[in-house]
Amino acid sequence: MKNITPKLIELFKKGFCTPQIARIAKKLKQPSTTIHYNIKKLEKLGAIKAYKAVFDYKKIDQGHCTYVMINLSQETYGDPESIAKQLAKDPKVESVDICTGDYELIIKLRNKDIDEYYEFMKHIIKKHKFRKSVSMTSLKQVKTGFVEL
Amino acid sequence: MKNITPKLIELFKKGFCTPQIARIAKKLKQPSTTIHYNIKKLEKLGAIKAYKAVFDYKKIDQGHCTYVMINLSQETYGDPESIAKQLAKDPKVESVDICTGDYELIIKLRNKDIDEYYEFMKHIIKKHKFRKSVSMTSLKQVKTGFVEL
DNA sequence: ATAAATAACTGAAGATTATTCCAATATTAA
DNA sequence: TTAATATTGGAATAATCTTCAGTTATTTAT
Repeated sequence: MKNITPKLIELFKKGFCTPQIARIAKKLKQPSTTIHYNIKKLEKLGAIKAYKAVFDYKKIDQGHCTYVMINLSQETYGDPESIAKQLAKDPKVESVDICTGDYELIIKLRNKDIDEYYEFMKHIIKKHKFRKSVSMTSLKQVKTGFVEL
Repeated sequence: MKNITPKLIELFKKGFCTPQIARIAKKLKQPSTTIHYNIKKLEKLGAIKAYKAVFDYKKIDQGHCTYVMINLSQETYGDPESIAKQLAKDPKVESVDICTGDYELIIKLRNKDIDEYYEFMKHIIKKHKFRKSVSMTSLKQVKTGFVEL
């Protein structure tokens, strides 16, 4: 057994998919070459960043989902982008936003379970010296990435 | 001019994409039939919900992104799922989670601008009689849906 | 208003890719 | 150990994407 599944999941999280031109053409009742032309235009514009899969994360051992709101330390407060970009590199991090309100950053995490989440939080708090962080753990994911679950 | 772009964006938000089996096969150095078999297995399991596009939302007129934390009204507090599912139906809503902490719901919104956001908030607050809502507007989206921007 | 330039559309053909089928191998259960 | 089930992968077919080139539409310049 080659155990390809985890590799597929890793690839599909970020990309390795492509539009279904023929299906779209049928749906919109337009020639497939016209659909093709318009898609390429969007891609060249940079409007489309990737084609990827959306998972039922419980079924791929990433059922523990948390939103974490973060106050940066005094030293890093002036450059939230640097911290944000470092956090973005981690595969457990689904999204990173620099935002208004009481917190400088809001990130969305996907972990296997509460233990993995705890270890991850310990790690980033220590690494980036957050002043404070508030977590909201998802009890039920009703919709994610525009896809209803 | 047929103005197909908005229709494409609508379709790509939810699906109408498919895996690139040949490309994955090359990347993982495996026969494409083996890749095909393993993908179908994931799909049958229900682990993959959809294949879709990730956008640079600024470039498709949806650059205003907000996380909204919600306290439900007394009447609806006991059944957050019903409200969550109704919110999930709206195309402006990227995600809906029922969660722990000071708020019952956290939703992620994508709007054209602050005016559209304001109208939408007015609408859902009135419709669902929220007790309170706190918004965190994204100043910079660093990563979204596992894709770095 | 007209002409020129650019952008958008689309059928036909070829290139690439996905899918089915079937046999072989490996894994799991009895 | 045997039987049942799951996984792998080659060969052939079916379906799809992509390129090309001609047409039409839109925009820009005169």
